[in-house]
Amino acid sequence: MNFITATLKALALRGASNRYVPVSTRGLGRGLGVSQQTASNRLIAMEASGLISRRRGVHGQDVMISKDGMELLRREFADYQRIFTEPGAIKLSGTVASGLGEGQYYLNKPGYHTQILEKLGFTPFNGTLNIRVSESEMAKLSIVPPESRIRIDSFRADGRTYGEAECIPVKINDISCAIIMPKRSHHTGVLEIISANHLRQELCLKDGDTISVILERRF
Amino acid sequence: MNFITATLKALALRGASNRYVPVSTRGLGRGLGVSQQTASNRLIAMEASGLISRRRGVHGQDVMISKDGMELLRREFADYQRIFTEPGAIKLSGTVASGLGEGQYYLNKPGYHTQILEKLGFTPFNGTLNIRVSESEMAKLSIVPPESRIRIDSFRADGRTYGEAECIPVKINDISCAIIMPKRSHHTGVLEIISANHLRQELCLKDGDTISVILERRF
DNA sequence: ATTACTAACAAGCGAGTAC
DNA sequence: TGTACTCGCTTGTTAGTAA
Repeated sequence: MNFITATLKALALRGASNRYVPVSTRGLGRGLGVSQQTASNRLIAMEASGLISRRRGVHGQDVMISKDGMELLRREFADYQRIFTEPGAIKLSGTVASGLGEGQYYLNKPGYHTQILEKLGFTPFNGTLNIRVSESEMAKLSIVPPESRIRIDSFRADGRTYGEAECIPVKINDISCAIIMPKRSHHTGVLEIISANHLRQELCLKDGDTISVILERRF
Repeated sequence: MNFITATLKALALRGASNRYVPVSTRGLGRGLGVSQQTASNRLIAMEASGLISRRRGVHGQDVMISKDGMELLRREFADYQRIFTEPGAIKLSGTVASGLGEGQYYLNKPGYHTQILEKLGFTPFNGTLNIRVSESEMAKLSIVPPESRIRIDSFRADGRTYGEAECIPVKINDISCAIIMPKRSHHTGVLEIISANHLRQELCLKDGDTISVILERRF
């Protein structure tokens, strides 16, 4: 019965969590990497255990996950939430990169400076530590929901508008700092870190050194 | 290879996501509902696939999930987030109950009244619909993170303090309304619903009718 | 107390096929 | 197009046991 959660999950992703959706055993099998026959078997077994209910027609069937089935998925989800909400559970690795990022520029503007002190609780060192990370490492940040990100508002000064940015609190070698990302900019494969300290000096870092950034909190 | 995610998840829940943790094959097997031998086999197979790394001692072993292993879990988690973030994915069922809840009392106070209009976007009907739900249905609300709940602040009036409350936007038969819960109160097994409409009349409800509440948004 | 081997067994899979 | 049988075979599990 080890296949049950995987199959339920596939059905839920097809929308079967709250309504009947048309499901073909061939298509379901393809999605799960198993044969049409296996998909059929699984649906039969899961219907027998009361995890799904089915409506059979001549040209196919509709499937909906039952209350019990959803309860099972809900418990799975709760487990994953525990795993990824645990502090330090998510780590991004990359290499120290040189060059000034956009973030550096921001730190000189009082409008950002004071917001960082207010919202992150530290006066930022005047410079960012840049970390080159792969696409897959960067993708880990998508786990952090918008509500858990700290928003640095836009403001006007010197006759122009400075755009908003987003911060995510992290730790590097147990030093509290934060990722800062301009809201309207493409991902360049470089993370910019702000901190009260001169991280490069404090941690004796040089370009190319491998380094890990640990997310502090989520949800 | 269907056992892999379940086993990785069990290891992650034991803290193996970011450090080596002592794991006994007997204990792991018990947690997974399999034999000691099976747990041993799984660890061997997962080490061979590079999903975990192990340090063997004489009296046991330490296990840590690898980068690849965590990536696999992260993708699982992303799937579950999609499932449970989909509007309408979570449904609480219960029966209509009579009697005045605490919520009713609040609605008469202008302090709450205006906050509800401001934060939920409707002027509440002067009364709550009470729905008796089981413990397990109530537990579903724990999926809604604090940031997604709408906070009704406490305020002072008539020489006393009115405590804060929390709202969760929901739909009942496609009518937008909200669960309201006093912050400092025990769960009584009754959900209180506020709405712009007189729900009981609008939906022709009487005590004991079965009814479903659908969560509108999360995260 | 551990882990992990071997060997017998069971569960799950899928090709072929019927409907 | 569909679903779901049978049945041979593979994969995963476990008891017994060694280290």
